Amino acid sequence: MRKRVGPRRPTQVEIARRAGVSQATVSLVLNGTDGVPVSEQTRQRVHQAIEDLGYAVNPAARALRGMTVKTIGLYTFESVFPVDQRDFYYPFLLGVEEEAARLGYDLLLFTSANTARDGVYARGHNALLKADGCVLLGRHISRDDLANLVREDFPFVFIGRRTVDGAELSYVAPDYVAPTRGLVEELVALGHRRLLLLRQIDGAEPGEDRELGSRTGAQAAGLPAADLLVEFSSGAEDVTAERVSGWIRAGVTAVLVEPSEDNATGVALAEVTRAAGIRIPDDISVAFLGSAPAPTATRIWTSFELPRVEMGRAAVDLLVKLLDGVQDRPIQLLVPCTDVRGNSISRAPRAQVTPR
Amino acid sequence: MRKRVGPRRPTQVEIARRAGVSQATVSLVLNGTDGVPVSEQTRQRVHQAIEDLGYAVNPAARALRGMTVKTIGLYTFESVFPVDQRDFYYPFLLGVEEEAARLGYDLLLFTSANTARDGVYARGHNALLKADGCVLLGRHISRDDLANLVREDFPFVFIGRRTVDGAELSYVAPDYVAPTRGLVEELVALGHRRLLLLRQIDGAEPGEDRELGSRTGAQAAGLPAADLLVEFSSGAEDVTAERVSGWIRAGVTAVLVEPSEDNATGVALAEVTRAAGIRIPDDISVAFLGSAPAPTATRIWTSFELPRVEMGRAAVDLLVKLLDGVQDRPIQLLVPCTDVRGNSISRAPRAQVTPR
DNA sequence: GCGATCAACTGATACGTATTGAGGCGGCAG
DNA sequence: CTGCCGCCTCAATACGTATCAGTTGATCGC
Repeated sequence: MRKRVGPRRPTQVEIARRAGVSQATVSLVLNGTDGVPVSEQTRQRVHQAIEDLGYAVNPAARALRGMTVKTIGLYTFESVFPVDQRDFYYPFLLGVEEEAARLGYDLLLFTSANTARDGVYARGHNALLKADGCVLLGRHISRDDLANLVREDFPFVFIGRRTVDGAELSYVAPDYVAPTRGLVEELVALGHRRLLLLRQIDGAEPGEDRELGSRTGAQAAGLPAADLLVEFSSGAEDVTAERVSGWIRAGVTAVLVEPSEDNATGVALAEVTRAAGIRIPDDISVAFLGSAPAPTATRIWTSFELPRVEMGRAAVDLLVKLLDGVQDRPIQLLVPCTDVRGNSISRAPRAQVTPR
Repeated sequence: MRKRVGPRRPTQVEIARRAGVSQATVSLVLNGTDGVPVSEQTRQRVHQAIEDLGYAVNPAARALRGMTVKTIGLYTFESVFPVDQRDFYYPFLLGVEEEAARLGYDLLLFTSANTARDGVYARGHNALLKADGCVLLGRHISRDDLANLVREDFPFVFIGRRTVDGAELSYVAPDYVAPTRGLVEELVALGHRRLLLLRQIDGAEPGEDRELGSRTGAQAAGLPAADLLVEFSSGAEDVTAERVSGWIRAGVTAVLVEPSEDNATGVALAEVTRAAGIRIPDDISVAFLGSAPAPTATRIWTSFELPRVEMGRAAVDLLVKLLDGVQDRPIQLLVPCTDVRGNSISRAPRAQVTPR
């Protein structure tokens, strides 16, 4: 927070002096005059003075007057750059960046506060205020932070679905419910009679959506609610061969996995089954309710992809609409996912005794 | 540039009112008091009021007072995100981002103006002013823009080497001279007697450095200046089979290629020689004076890599030193490259008639 | 000929903060 | 009682801009 030194930059006052007009007139020439007329001659003189002195508008002063500064903040609740998550987040960034550029906005990355320990309100102040509005991204967002932002009436758009009690917020989220439902119906049609949904432990809305989709699908397909098991995973370490074997012994023939950013659960599952000689999909079908681990020569995971670049673009579009007042209330956008037809699910193995 | 609406955020004045003190005291409590004493009790009350009202400092007002806002700008003269250049620029970004985060700075990407048509001074104002200082990146930078920035005394660090007449600027650049020189000496030692340097057409400093290194190396190795040919390439389209054959007929046995960001020249060269049945390195040795195209199963290009992540970090470090006044004059940093020992150069083919 | 309209401009003000010289107050030496 | 000092707090000001309510002349209608 040191003070800048060095030769000061010319201000509108100096332009005015040189052009023989008032500072107000300079401002009028620079911005739309909004009805106030300025003669062509004056306009010329002002522009000449600007040229001569190399004037550049001071964004801080502008912002202080309450104007927007054409800057969109991008706040990621997890670090964007670690390599393991790079491929997950990069497409979002790409979309955000492209659309921001297209609309003439600069992009402010909040890198100084994006660790878990700090929040939006780190250091006692809302770092986001440096931008006109903000795109928020990340699974481990603090619900308190979101609520505060809503309360402060700070314009933002969340990428992903998130709800906060008593507050309406804008988001762009993938529709997980519909494709999950479809997948469950398909599995039941393939003869599966006992399914397992493996959720992430964080209890966030995307997980709820998957569960909702699963239940709806089960109901539509006539599968008893008791035959849709739900378990939780906190990452790679608690997916063990014993656990998977337990599922199979319990009559589970298909597993629906909710992916995490690094897809540790999915990778672990693939590893564990391979090591234990459990064949996919012969012994057990596996599908990812979202992004799957990278395909290999022999394995394409059945899953669905979210249109991440487009989501980034849509988030920026929405945010700019909020900033411009074109959209005056929070709004939620659901975008469809695309199915990935893989080879990790198949007809259920020969009928087994389903323990009651 | 619309005006923000909605409920206003609390200001220091309101904090002061609630705490029963003056606005000045609030400011003193928030920032270092610089010798001015504030009683512990007052401090408590102010903090309580801040807590109660959810106060957040207004960055614009701060900036207007001439304070820094802990924001580093990143201006790329080419678009960063096209996939073909992604791998080239990404490591720089990585380094810049990491170091900025470490030092508590946010990162402002100037996406709105980074097309060739606009410059730093697009729209009549210096967009960079939104940040405390700036890291500049890209080959096709406008020298005028740089000169203007120096004249304005705007703090910036260029990644890459760039000189401007009569102005000293800070940069972090790879040392191309030394490894180029080494490579030329090595080639001569391998029996090559006529070398070709294929420069990018832009005539930028990195190209000059490569030529300087080549000439120095040739001289040191005792190669006549006339046997170091220099040609220019503007990209992929002017690297043709005829041209390469011409080189060989002219007695050239080794080509030193100055890479571009997308390495179009290099890719074209590989393609053209393959199609024409010209073997590398048997018929002609090829080395890249910088980053080479991606290695394949059979081909590792002899080249040298610049430590791009570290350069990004170093640029931010340097910039912050300039901002903090630790470093008060422009300074230039040269960083060493690392050799990549590939299989694209070898002993010169059997002696040929070298036409005079 | 006189109020009314209009074009062209300006003075004044507010935005929210950091800084500084000055002021209030209690105590203490002379 | 006077003068002084140390401790704490405050009023005032500047930063550069956008905006709005005037203030000029000049033109116009009747």
